[in-house]
Amino acid sequence: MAIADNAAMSNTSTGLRERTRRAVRREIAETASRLFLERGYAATTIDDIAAVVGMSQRSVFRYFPTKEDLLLEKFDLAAEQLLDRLARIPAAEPIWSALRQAFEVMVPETDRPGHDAAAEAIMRVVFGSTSLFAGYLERLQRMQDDVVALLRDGRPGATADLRAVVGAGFGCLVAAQRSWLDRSDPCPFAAMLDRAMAMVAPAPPPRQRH
Amino acid sequence: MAIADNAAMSNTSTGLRERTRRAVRREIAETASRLFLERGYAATTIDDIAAVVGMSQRSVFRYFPTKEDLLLEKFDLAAEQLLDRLARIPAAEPIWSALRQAFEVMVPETDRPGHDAAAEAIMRVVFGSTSLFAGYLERLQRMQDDVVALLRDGRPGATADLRAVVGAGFGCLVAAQRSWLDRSDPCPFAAMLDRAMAMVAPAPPPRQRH
DNA sequence: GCCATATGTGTCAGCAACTGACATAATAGA
DNA sequence: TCTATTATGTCAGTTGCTGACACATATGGC
Repeated sequence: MAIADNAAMSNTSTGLRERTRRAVRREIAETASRLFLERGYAATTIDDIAAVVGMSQRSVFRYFPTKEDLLLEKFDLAAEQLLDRLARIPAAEPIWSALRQAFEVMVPETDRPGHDAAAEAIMRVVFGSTSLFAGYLERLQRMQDDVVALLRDGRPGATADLRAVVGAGFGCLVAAQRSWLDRSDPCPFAAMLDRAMAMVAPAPPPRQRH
Repeated sequence: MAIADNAAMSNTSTGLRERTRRAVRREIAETASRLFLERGYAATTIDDIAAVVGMSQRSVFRYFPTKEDLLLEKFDLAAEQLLDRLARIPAAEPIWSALRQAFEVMVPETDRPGHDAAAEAIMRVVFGSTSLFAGYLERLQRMQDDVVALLRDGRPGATADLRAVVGAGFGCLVAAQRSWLDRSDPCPFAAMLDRAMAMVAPAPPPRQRH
């Protein structure tokens, strides 16, 4: 049956259908981002996006479950990378610095020499819209669950404690992101994140029996 | 003009109109909470609520801007109390313990002997619905702005640093709330919050020049 | 090349959260 | 009592989102 075939090839890049589907998906997301940047999130309607892409509104919803997902799925990719990175960090590493390293993937392009302005602009759209920001925070929360699940085996301590530390770390992340967007003079995001996280858990962590 | 009069009496409890308005408002909120508990948030429609209260859907929206506000405005009251409490804490107090004390108002009734089951049930509704939870997190974020603004004068340090510490504190708060809702054996929320916050910032805080 | 099946798409109808506009009733204040 | 404000209902409309149906296209086995 084709079902088995599909399941088997869904991860691989093979399968013409998958490829075109992915391409259409990307085109929708990119058009949406562009329109959101140009006209603002609330002022852009799904019908607008559909019209530009050249398909019906219904089809847009077949690719993306909600309007928010059109933008926020970008962060799902970051979430995967974050977990990937975290998984490679040895368990001996203190949690706080492990988190700091993992957060490196969260704002990948903004500090690089090229300084991808689009990434920052999208961040401003997300942080500027109440509903988008709410959705972003909720995604961060779900991300924390994955992080906790990953850190749980390999490290000692109760889940509740782990959750608290991870929650505090993500709190610092969001604080740093907001402070960075509010910055007056040019300042790399990594520095803001360092400062934020150093503020909370200073160098010698007393928890951590190795 | 009546405009000035209204502005003058809006705070006081005088004014029959204000009083009835407040009463209607409360009735709507209570009916909404009840229906959300009974049928679930998503399954309850504004028309349902309006029908039970005995008014038109349009009028419900005249009292509450969004469906979310019907539930989440409860936390606005908590936010006020939190700021109130925080304002009374002397500036000499370390930020972390000041936050811990202020958080005391966040889950007021659940730990008391009476154990207001409604409060916990509402919490479960909020934490159980994706959109409600997102809105809750966004409100917590705005609450943090107020907390930072309050702590800024009276304490040394840059706003960004303050924001990080406060963000970490609220991160612990949410983590404790989630852990508490997940609890298997009976456990007071205050204890969970203590543990969560102790986990992140241990007893002797190295920042804090007094 | 042909056929059965799976898949993508458009269209349409409908629901629910909102919003603005208008008419009307109730009411506070002079 | 009269007037200006306010509360409410009704109605129409927008937007996000969903299910159902029909149709076209493409895929894979023969």
